[in-house]
Amino acid sequence: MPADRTAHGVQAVMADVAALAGVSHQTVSRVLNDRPNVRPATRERVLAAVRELDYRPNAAARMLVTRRSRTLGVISFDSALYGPAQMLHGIEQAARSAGYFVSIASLRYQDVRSVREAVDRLRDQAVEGIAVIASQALTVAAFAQRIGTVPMVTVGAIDPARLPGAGVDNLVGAEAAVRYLLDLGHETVHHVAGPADWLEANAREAGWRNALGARSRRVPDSLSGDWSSRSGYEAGLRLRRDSSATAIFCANDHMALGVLRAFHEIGRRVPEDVSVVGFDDIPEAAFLAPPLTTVRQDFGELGRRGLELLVHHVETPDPRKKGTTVGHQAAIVAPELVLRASSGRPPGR
Amino acid sequence: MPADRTAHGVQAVMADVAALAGVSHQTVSRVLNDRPNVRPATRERVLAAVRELDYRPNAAARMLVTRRSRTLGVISFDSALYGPAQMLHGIEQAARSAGYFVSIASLRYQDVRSVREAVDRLRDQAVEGIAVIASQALTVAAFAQRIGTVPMVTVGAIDPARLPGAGVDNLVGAEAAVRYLLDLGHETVHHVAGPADWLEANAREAGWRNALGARSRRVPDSLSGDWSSRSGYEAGLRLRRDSSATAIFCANDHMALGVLRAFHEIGRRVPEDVSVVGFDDIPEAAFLAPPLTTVRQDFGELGRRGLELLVHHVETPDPRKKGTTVGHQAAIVAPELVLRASSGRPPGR
DNA sequence: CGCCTGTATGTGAACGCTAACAATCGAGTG
DNA sequence: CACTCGATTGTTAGCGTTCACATACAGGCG
Repeated sequence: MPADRTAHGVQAVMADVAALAGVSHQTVSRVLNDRPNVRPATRERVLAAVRELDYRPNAAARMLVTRRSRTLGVISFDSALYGPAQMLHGIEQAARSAGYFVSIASLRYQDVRSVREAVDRLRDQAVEGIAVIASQALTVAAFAQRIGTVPMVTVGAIDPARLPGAGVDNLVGAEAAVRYLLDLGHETVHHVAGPADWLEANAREAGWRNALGARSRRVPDSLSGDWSSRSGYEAGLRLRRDSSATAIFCANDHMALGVLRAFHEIGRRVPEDVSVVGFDDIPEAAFLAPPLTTVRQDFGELGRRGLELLVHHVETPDPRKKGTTVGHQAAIVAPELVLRASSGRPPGR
Repeated sequence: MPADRTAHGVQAVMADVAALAGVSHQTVSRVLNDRPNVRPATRERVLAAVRELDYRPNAAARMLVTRRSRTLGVISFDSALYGPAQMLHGIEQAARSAGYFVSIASLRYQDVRSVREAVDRLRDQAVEGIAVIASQALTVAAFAQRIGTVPMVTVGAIDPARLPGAGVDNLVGAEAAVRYLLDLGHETVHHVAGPADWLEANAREAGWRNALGARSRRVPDSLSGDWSSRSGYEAGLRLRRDSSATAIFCANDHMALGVLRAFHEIGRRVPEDVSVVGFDDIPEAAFLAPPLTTVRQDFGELGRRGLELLVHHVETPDPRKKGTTVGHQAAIVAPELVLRASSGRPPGR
């Protein structure tokens, strides 16, 4: 007994629609794909049949013959952090409006093996491109080696020599923050850096160094954390013993929050005794005690821009000349310094 | 000129593997699907050919014939918040170990239309089940109406009457927090609730009411926010004018953070003058000024549990008897009260 | 030695769609 | 009025798997 296509609960196929509309399945296909040369009356009849049967095209069949999955993959290392989560959101939005589905894969560890697993996983799903939210230098390098199999972009940080991507100008943002602190009268600025192997962390540290160097200021040893409040707190415990530290630039807001905590514990006031500046502008930044001066980056925008880049690469016919397509290798978004109450003149000035 | 299958860059198909191994395509299929009745030597030859050609099965073709996509969908409303992001992560992990891919769709607005769009989008992708991270009552209701088309679960909050799901026991968690504050000697406890149409918000508010009622305490008007620090701050502005408010239970940590800010601004000390308790235990909670007493929920675990539930529903053969399968309708995880420095005895005791 | 059984392998036909080509129809043209 | 042309529709052949069935091959038995 053959299944009754039109019965409730059983998915109708194109032939059913064709039969109901009194046309061939090919005409149905034409209507569904907006092909020309279909008489309006016919089109209308087909569409009516589609509605009547609640017909939905079979994705697998279409994919098999067109060889396109209309799916993009996203690989992220720690998608629970604020930045990555926000970027993922931006990516999903942009993918939807570009007509793509989004499939995710997370990186278990930040090693080459995990990278390979994640990429293979997405390839098994026939994704047409991959966006990477994980900018450890190592990871990016690993991804770069898998290139050629499928287009890739990085989101959140860029390493244009290896992969195209979208990111804020971390160097410029860090420089602006440090310059601002120096302008307030601080002798120098201390730095709590991110993990040494992250591109963002490196760029922000470089910006900090640059800004100090440009004014021939002493460059204190930089401490480094893992982006977490805890690591910021631990850095703060050391910084609060150093009386020369009157201004601290942290590589992200969460660490800045930990630093604030460390100073608060022993009654050192911010900004009267010490100034603290963060990076990211998380939504909480304005409501900390005190509200945090920070460098804002628009994560959602980064996600969207990165995805646009990816779509461009996916849809551009000739992938041979990788590296030569200037103008589509990087989207750099400008960061913005947001002044709040955690920064001020150094004590005694 | 036919494409050279074995050339680099062109995907080999099963027939190529078969030819190279000197067997039929069917034998290759058997090896790849771990079917019995293949001689070890043959199997070995096939696997060697697979490696040699870097063969990967065509997902579309397999999907077409097996009618299984091995893909699950996740719909979330605001995946940039800490909780949802974390749950998504847990879901992805669990899906991977259960052998499923994960495809995401975000809800543009929290209305029925958006819900329908998101569900249709995932259905077009032929997902076998959907996990929903968005527990506005309205949304859940909308989802429930689409049931029957594809199995669904909610993650983060549960409304077992409508859909199966995994969540913490918000009621119990809230009760514990309030009881703890009363035990410290506070006359009553004020509440900053979440948005009125969220299941979590309702449950936590109910728990707060219960705990006060059980000891016959006055139930102050509750304020409500939108989960954000800003809304917590605004609630704090009002609460700080009310001298009877010596203890405040907030429906999440972000709002608690805003409340702390509001009191801090006018020099009201926490916990000496007022106690504040949150919900969630975000990673920053321990590093606020003061460290926040809160109710911890393990979001990652919720994601995993929710996904297990979904997989069960997907793989259980008979979906007819919905509602009758007791024991697989809800996974309730116990929350944990975490004591930190933001709570203490009321002033004068 | 013929027959039966089980293991190992091959063959053909779906799955539901799109691409390429064929067929049909009406109107305009010399 | 036969002839061409473009618009419209239909027919056929895959896409790369898995499923159902057919076949071949060995060993055990009477």
